[in-house]
Amino acid sequence: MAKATLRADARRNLDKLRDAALGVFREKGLHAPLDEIARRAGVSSGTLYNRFGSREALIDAVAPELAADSLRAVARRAIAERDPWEGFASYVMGVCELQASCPALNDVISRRYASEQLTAICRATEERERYIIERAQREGLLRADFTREDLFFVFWSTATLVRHTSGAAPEGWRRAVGFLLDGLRAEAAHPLPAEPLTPDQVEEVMFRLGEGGPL
Amino acid sequence: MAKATLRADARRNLDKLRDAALGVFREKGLHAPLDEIARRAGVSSGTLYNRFGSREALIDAVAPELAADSLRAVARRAIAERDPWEGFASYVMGVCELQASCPALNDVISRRYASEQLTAICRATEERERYIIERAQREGLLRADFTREDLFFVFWSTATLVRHTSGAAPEGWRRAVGFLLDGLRAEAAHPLPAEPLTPDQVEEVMFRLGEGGPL
DNA sequence: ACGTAAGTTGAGGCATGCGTCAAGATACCG
DNA sequence: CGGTATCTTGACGCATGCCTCAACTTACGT
Repeated sequence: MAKATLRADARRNLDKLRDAALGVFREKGLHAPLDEIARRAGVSSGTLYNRFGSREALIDAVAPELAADSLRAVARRAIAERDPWEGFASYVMGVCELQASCPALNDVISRRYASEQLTAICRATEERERYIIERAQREGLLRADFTREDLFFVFWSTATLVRHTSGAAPEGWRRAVGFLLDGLRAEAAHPLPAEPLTPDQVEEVMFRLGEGGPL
Repeated sequence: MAKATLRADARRNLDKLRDAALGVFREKGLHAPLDEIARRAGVSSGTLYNRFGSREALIDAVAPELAADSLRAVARRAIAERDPWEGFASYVMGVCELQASCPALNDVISRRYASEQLTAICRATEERERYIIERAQREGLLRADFTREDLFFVFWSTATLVRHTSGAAPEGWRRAVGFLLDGLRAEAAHPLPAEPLTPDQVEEVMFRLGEGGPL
C-alpha cells in the first residue's frame, strides 16, 4: 500500500509537516486547524493531505513523541514512591500536570481523539495504572471500591477544568484534584451511589468524545 | 427604546419563538442553532432576529422558566434536610441531577452562557449556597477550607461528565460525585495544594466559558 | 538535457451557523 | 375599503474549517 520510497522533496515536506504538527498541536490541542499546520510547515493544505490524508494519520505520526514518554515518566515516578498512597497521588497529580501543561496532552489523556498510536499508548498506560491502584489498595490506603475506570472521572474532570481555568487561575485545578484525592483515601470511603463504569462503557464514552459535537 | 406595543402577529410570533426556544434549548442546550428554533416556531430566521436580535436576548426571555424554579427547589430541599451534611450533599447531588436531566440547565449551571437574567439567577443561587455551606461547616461536617467558589469545581466537572457519559452510562456521574463528596467531609480533609479561586477568578473563567472556543 | 512519474498548488466545493436586507405581505386605523 | 406603518421572508454574504482535483512544477533516471 504505502510507497516504500518518497521523492526527496516529498520526504522533506513530510518532515516539515510533522514538526509543524507537533508545534501546533502542543500549542492548540489536537483539534487545531490543519490549514494552520500546513501554513506553518510552509506548504499548501493539499500537500498535507497528500502526505497524511487525515488528521488521524497526522496525530499517529506525532503521538509517540507527543505523549508516550511523558506518560511513562509520570508512571515511573509514581511507582518509585515508597509509600503506595503517595505513589497513587503522585500519579494522579502528575497526569493532571501533563493535562495542564499542554493542550495536546490534555486531549490525549481525556481521549478527545482516538487513533491507532494513541490507543496503543493508552493500553500501555492502563497496565501501569492497574499496578499503581492495586498497590495502594493492598495496603489499605486507596479505597477498595476504586477501579481503574474511575480514573477517567478524574481525568475527564480535570481536562475541562484546566481548559477553562488555565487563564484565570493556572493552579486552580490542583485544589480540585486535592478535594478529589481526599475522597479516594480508604478512610474517607462511604458507600457510593452508582456502580463503576465497565471498560466497555469507558470505550463507548471515548468513542463519542471523538465524534466532537459541541463541547 | 423598546416599542411598548407590538402588532398582534408580531406578538404571536414572539410567543411562538419563546416556546420553541424553550423546547429546543431543553433538548439541545443553549448553543442550539437559532435556525432550528425559528423553524420549530414556524417562522423564518429573520423574524427571530427581528423579535429578539440575539441569542442572549432569547435566553433571557426563557431563563426564568428554564432555570430559576428548579434551582430554587433544589436549594429548598437541601435546606429542609435536618442534618446539615445531608443538606449539603443533597444540594450538590440535586444540582448535578439538574445538569444531568437537561442540557440547557447544564449550560446554565456550568455557565456556558452569560446573560442578564442568568446572572441574576446565579446571584440568587449564590446566597443560598453560602447558607448551605456555612451551616454544614458550623457543625464541623463539611471541611472548613471549602469555599463557595469551590462548588464550581464540582459543577464544572459534572457538566463535562454528564455531557459525555449520558449516553453510555447515564448514572455514571453519581459515582464521580460520590467520590467528590467523600473528599469534602470534614474528617477527610488534608491540606490542599492551592488557594481557593477568588470570586473575580470565577467571574473571569465564566466570562471565557461564554466566549466559546473549542470545547 | 529531456521526458515522465511524482509531487505541489490553491482556488473552489462542501457543510455549519450567524446575521442582514430589499422585496413582499399583512394588520390596523381612519 | 384603502393606505401606510409594521412585520415577515428567505436568499444572500460572512466566517470557519474540511477536503479535492485539474493544472502546474519539479526531481530523478537515462
